[in-house]
Amino acid sequence: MRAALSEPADRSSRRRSEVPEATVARLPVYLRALHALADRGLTTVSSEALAASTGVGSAKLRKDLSHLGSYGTRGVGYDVAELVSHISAALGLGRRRAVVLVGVGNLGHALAGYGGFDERGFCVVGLFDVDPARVGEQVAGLVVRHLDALPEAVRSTGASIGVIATPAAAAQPVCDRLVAAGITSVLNFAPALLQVPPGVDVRKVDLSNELQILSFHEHRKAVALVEQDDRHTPRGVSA
Amino acid sequence: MRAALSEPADRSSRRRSEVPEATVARLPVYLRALHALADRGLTTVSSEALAASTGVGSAKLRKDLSHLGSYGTRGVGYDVAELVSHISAALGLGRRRAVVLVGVGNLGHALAGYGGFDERGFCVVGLFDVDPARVGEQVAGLVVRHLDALPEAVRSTGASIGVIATPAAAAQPVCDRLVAAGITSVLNFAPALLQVPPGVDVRKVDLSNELQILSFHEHRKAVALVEQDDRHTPRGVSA
DNA sequence: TTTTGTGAAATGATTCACAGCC
DNA sequence: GGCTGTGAATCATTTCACAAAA
Repeated sequence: MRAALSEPADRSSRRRSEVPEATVARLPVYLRALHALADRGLTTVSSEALAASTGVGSAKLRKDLSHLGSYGTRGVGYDVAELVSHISAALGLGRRRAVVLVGVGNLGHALAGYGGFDERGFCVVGLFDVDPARVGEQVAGLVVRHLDALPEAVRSTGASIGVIATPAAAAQPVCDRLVAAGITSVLNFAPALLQVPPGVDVRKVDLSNELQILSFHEHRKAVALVEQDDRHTPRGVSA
Repeated sequence: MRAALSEPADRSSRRRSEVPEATVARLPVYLRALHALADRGLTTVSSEALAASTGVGSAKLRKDLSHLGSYGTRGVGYDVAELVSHISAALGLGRRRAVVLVGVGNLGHALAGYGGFDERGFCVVGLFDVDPARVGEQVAGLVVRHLDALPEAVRSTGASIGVIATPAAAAQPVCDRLVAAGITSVLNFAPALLQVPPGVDVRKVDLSNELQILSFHEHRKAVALVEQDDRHTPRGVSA
């Protein structure tokens, strides 16, 4: 047998108070629902009610929140404002985060102009492209700069998040330049696999993948219909 | 104790040859990589190589493919063209699927003009909005119509997929009208939970959620740095 | 009584590791 | 010899169900 693990029985001690990734992905959903409740003037909410307005089960919601701490009151529920602040803290939303965006094509334009970002504490502070035809153009109140200006911009704005909205072929080189400039989180809209060094996080949004997944389910539903039909008119019967 | 389940021991017999949802979500990724390999002239590929170009492990890839059937050759690998056609078949990509898009704002514009859709077998056949200022406008070769024209358009084009790119408040009513018109799959870009009848599938893409998830990881990295620092200058030492 | 917080059970996904086939 | 296909083991997530708190 091969050599045992280098750290023998020390398995659980390394664990930090980690929040499971599946939970992290739902926190923004809870946060949004809580903001909506606050806007409607509610000050407390039960796990049942909050779950209903976010489409998850109440047990799952409670377990998710339990990873952040014990902020509910038994018999009562959660204080909306308090929960908002705890979730915001967990998500690191205490500070406004600067975002740079590379690739000001069709999609880049839309993302630059998307109001939802600023509203949630993200501020697009730089737009970049390599196409000379687009450099200099004014989009959403910013002037598109050449990608060469990226390092200086990241340094002066303290941006830590980069959005890639380039064609697939440009995504990896652009990503490399983002990372070299000091970006440590990347949101990638290009249909390409990005290679990044450890310590850099990448999330990918692929629009045609989403449609293909829906297509799978459409197909499955269609097949199910045919099979159900076959049960009525079993074999060799055609219209 | 309460009454037992109505169907006593008949638990596993109901299972169809289902493909796990996690696998379905990766099939489009494999498909894209296979197309890239085919373009480079390769005719066969091993699970190891295909896995490398998609960022998943080779064992996972093989298990994923095994849910579709046994299409590889031991000692050799997979035939690229054959695998493309099997995955395409599983995803129901044999036919071109018509897509209608509601909400021709910032994001809707970009989605309408996004080339990646047509390229992957999806065809945007109708753009709709309720804003009179936008109705009549020409976008990506289509004239924006009023939402009232939706049912007729869905009927005449056979569209089964609807994309919602409206503000959050409009999403549910728009979704209801899509479903009423015969749409059975919805891709929702609005930050709202959609309620749909059984048989209708929804997928949600939420851009600010993605940024918030990245923010969580940024925050975590920042905290980790501080803690590491604390280990060097333990207590009560400040600059 | 209501509702949280959480062990324990169940389910689902990933990884391991190797028998079987080319 | 190389590589697939797959049981078995591991790990992650969800669900259950209830004791404890307000």
